[in-house]
Amino acid sequence: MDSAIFTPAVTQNLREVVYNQIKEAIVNGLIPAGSKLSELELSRQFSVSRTPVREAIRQLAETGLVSLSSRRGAYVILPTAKDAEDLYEIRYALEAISVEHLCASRPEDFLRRARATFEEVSNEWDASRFMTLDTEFHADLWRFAGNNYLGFMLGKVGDIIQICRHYAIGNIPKADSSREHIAIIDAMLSGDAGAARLKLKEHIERTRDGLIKYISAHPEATGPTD
Amino acid sequence: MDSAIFTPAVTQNLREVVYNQIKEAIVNGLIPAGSKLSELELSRQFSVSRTPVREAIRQLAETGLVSLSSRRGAYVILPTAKDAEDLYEIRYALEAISVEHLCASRPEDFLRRARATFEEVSNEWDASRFMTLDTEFHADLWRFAGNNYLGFMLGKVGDIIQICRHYAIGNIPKADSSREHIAIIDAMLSGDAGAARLKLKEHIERTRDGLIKYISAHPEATGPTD
DNA sequence: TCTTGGTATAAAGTATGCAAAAGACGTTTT
DNA sequence: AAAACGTCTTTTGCATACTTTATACCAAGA
Repeated sequence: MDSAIFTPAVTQNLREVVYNQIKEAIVNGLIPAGSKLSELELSRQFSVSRTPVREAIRQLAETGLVSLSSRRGAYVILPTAKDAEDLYEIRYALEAISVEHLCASRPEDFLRRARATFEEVSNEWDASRFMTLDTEFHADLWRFAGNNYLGFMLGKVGDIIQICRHYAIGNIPKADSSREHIAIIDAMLSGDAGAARLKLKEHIERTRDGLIKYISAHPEATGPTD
Repeated sequence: MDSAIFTPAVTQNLREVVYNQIKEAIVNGLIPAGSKLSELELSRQFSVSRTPVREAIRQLAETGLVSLSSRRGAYVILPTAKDAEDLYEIRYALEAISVEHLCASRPEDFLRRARATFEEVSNEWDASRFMTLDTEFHADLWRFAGNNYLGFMLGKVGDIIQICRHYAIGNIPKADSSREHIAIIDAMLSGDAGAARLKLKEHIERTRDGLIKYISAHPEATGPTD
């Protein structure tokens, strides 16, 4: 029998489905920061029992997206400006690892392709498309870096940042962002780790500052901290 | 009424108790890497129903300590040498953040106290006491650094590293470790961020190499990766 | 009017039952 | 004897019933 016809048959269980959907909803702002996640309400919406919903919520709590309050329920976190600052600091440290690896390995095909994409898109002003590309680029960075845990860690940081970030849609000057991405890519292409780190730092700090300015201008109270 | 007499009254639920106990058991090697976590077996041992056990296991999966295999159960991960390498790389990047903060803020009281402790303990050869001090020192680093998410992140990395690490008890030359800690502290006391980073890097790399050498010498198969 | 105590209600925490899937093992067939 | 098949057992996934707790509401007293 040919061994390459079929891929392994996998079936998602309800917990996974519920987890992914709730997470997407939180990260995309459909469920606003600070709001309560009611087990009963959610289980009704998903047409499942409370069990998979509970498990999904516990899982979300472990990622940091949700804070549990004993016997009172689960709430989507409401990050402060300080949180954003701390998260971006960590994100820079982690992405710097990727960048350094890529300066050493220099996967030309990927780098040139990414560069072309950002050249092309710098004229475009579709915010959501730009955000997708931006997210993909940063994800590709760790994929090519070869550290199996970078994605795991950056995912956790990124999810929380994303909660704030979608507020800031439209605040991000996309052309700048493209130029910054290209600068990072060029530094990696020339193998100059120092320059690449610096460009990355500038890029992340600018993104951070834009976001923090936005959060500070919208002073919503801190969420229930258990 | 004075507002500073009492701290908030908290009551642990079964899930938390079970989670903490299982996690301790895994991290300390009482439950060996690669072994299966049976819901029924554990719920009998804890004298609770399967529900809190299930939730605890899901939580452990999210930390990365346990890998879930649909309909087949949960297994303690079995980290490879590559995993350890990747984790230590991340750990260095994160601890470097702490060290840099401490070089700027220089909390003399804490630093001098820690220095004295390691001076004193460098003659001592109680492995478990030394490991406790080491863990505490690294935890204090992020506590004083002021980044609220550093602890969260380092905790996840540290737990997984710890699974391998307790193997290596006795392999760690404690006097060296003390000397390295003191070197890091001295660099922070003098506010020399560059030197502190370097000393930290040396320390983490040496710890890493010792561990990797150990793992490589004990080639156990990789755990079920789902 | 403010405080205190009691009660009701809604929601989370826990236990348990049932269905379905995976793996073990024995039987049959070639 | 080896392979394939069917059955049985074990364990997970999910649903649901039951228990406990938090809190909102209301009434009574100071």
